[in-house]
Order: sequence, then C-alpha cells, then structure tokens
Amino acid sequence: MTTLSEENYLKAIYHLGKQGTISVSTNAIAKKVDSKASSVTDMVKKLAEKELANYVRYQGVSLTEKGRLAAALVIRKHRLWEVFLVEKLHFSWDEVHDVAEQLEHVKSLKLVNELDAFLGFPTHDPHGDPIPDKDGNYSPMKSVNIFDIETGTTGVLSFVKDSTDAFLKYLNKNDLALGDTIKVLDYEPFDDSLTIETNSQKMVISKEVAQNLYVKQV
Amino acid sequence: MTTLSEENYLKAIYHLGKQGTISVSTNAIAKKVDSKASSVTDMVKKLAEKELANYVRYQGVSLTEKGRLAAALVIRKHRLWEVFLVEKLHFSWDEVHDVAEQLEHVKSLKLVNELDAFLGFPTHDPHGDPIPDKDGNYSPMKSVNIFDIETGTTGVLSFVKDSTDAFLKYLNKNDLALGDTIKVLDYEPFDDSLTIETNSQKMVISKEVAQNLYVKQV
DNA sequence: CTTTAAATTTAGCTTTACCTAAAAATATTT
DNA sequence: AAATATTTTTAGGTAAAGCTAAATTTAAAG
Repeated sequence: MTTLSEENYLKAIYHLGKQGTISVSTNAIAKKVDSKASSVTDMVKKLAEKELANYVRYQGVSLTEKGRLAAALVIRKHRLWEVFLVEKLHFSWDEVHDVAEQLEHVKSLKLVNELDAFLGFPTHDPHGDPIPDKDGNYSPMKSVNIFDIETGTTGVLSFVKDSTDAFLKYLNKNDLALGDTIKVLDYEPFDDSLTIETNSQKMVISKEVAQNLYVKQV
Repeated sequence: MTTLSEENYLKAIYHLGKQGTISVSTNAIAKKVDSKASSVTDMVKKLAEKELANYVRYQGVSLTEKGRLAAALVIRKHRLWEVFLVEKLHFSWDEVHDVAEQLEHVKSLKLVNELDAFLGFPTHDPHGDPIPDKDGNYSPMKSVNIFDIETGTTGVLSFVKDSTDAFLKYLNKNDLALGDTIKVLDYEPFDDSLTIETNSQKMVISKEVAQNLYVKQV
C-alpha cells in the first residue's frame, strides 16, 4: 500500500500544514524529513499519482482526504506505541521517539486496534499530544477547569467563569488571553496555587484565579 | 547495523543449517527467502564482507559467531512479539506470523529486553518454539517423559528408562534411537497410547513404551 | 518594471536489493 | 571417464529513494 518513505512524507505534510489541509512548500518538507528539495519533488509526484496528495508544480502540496487518513493512521500508531512504551515497558518519555518512529510503520489494522484497547483507549500520548481515532479524528475537546488537568500537561485557555471587569483586567495585566496555550508546571497544596507557563512567561496563579480558568485539551 | 534484508537472510541461514553452524546451499536460501539464486549470491557476499557469514564460492554458506548472534536476536524478537500478540492482544497463533515478521526488525535493545520482562521471560512462543536469550542461547533442556509434552510439540529422544535387552530390541526394530526428533501427534485416552511421528515414520506406541521414553524440549 | 535572489524542478548519477540470461563449476549418469 | 544435468556465479539491467548541479519559475528589491 504505502512504503515507509511515503508514510514519512505524509506525516511531514500533515504536521506542517494543519493536518495536511493547507499547502506546504517543498523546502519545508525537505527540512522536516531531512532530505533535499529535489527528492521531495520526486516523492510528492508519486504521492499525487497515488491520489494521496494534491500537487501543482511550484505551488506546494496538501493532502487529499485519502492522504490525510493515511497520515493520521501513522500518527495514531506512533502515539499509541509511545503510550505502550512508557506505560508498560518503563521507557521515559524522552526515550520513546526513535522506537515509535519504527513501530509506526508496522502494518496490521488488527494490531493497532487491539493495542488501543489493551492500553485502555488513551486519548493522549506521553507528550500530551492527542491520539487520532481509527477514522483520523480527535476526540472532541471539552473545557475543564485548570485544576482538573494533570500537572505537566497543556491546555488551551477557552473560557473564563468570572467575567467581571476586575478579573478581565487581571488577565490583561498578566498577559493572559483566550486561545493561549497554558502548561501546568506545579501545584502547591498549601494554598492551592498553580505554577503555569504560557508562551510568554512562567507565573504563579492563586486558587481564586485558577478556579476561573477553563482550558481545552486534546 | 544490519538491514531488513540482511536480517532475513541471516534468519534463513540460521534455520536451514542448525543455527548457522553447517553450510547451506544458495538454492536452499533462495527458496527460503523467496528470491533467486543470483540474488542470494550477492547478499551472501555482503554478509561475508560484514563478517556475518563464512562463504566460499560454490561451497555454501554458514554463519560466523557474530552472524549467529545477530540471527538469534532477530528470532528472539520474532518469538517474543508472537507471545505478546497472542497473550496480550488476542491474536490467534496462526495470525501472528506476518505481524511478528515486521516487528522483529525494530531496533532497540531496551525494547526487546523490556518486552521480555513484561511477558514474564517466556521460554517458548505460541507455536512451541524456544525463545533465545539475549546471548542467543536457549534455556537448558531438561528431559521429560513423553507423556508430559503437549500434543503437537516436538522433543528429542534423550533417555530411556528401561534398558533391558527386550526394550532396546523393540526400539531397534521400530527404528527409534537416541537423538531422534519425535513429534506427538495424538493421545488416546482409552488405552493411554500415543501416536508419534519421527523422521522416518508415523507410529502408535503403547502406554508401556511411552512410560520409558524421555525427550528434551527447547 | 526590470533585475536579482530564492525556491523549485529537471536531468542525470548512486546505492540497495532485486531480476534474467549466459557462463562457469560441480554432480550425476551412463 | 566422458557426457549430461544441475547448481552457482557473473554480467548486465531495473525500480525505489536518495543525491548534485544546472535550468526554470516565482518572489523580492531596486
């Protein structure tokens, strides 16, 4: 069906362009898969031949529906194997990538789906990245209070409970806005404060603030 | 280190010639890996280059110590993955081969050894074939009465309890000798007789005979 | 709106792992 | 032991996936 190389290109295009929906450049792909632009051109023609990619000379590449599904399946496998390695085989999260990079190319629908079940249908890999389901979709995000996500994981600020002027001013002053990615670094039981990290800063927020912040994961 | 193709040739030589110790023919290898004799010649030269095989033109190939170890590692991985697939992922024993054939080439020492531990250090795969340890050795064989091995499995005749002249004559007459490979095909509860198969024949042995035959497995 | 710079593609070459067909070596028959 | 058959090797070729260097197209600058 698809070769190992093809799968790596599909993954690259998927990751570079919003799940393959937007067009990405030959050079960007070359950098991602660590090859040269000319090699990318060749491969991309092949992917177009197979109806996995949309390609117009000099205009970049995106994925077809078929290509997007194929890419999502590879990523699904990669992330499921990462969960397996960390949870069952005592790998640390920074050791898993190279091995998962090999395992993701093993072909067997039954294998992926049984592995998924064996692991209890995880929704995220050890890096916090979401795991696509068998149709390439991600489980719908739901907002949860920032207290309810695990330390070390990341969410996108999607809702604030308190919408008083005072609270919105606080957010502004502290450079927090809807859509920001927030990582919870630490929880302090003494006063229920949280240490969080955003794109711009690391900061401590009080219980009162945290109770009003809702994030989406997945 | 070794490519996927090289590993498949190493496996073939290992299996065809008593763990690679005896010389096997180009043609035999070609049949095993499903390629042509000329392709085998090429590959075998490459293996010799890498000091994985001993090769003399027109005289066949065997494995070096290094090659034997490499082959045993691939086989170890294959069989461990088979155990995993059957015991953890609900594969039936006849579904596992193709998938294990892919998984056996994943490179990571840590992966193999952690998988081994996760599975509880199994000594045999679901087909009853022994699993080499990390040094390529098999767990030492112990003699068991032929009644105590599973139907469908194979053992090497290693000991006879009764050494009277009458019994030895019986063995002789029936072309049974120490070192013979014996497969137990069926057990008949009515009279405790066994149907067995040797290199030369298929035969039924009585309870009295079976009680005196001891075989080594693994 | 030309000219220059950057990105992309084409053309032609390399390596790996195959293949076919012909040549050489070894085995088998008579 | 010569003749034939079989096996193995060599020679030369193919497809996949990469590369370099030159040519082409698009983008950016003056």
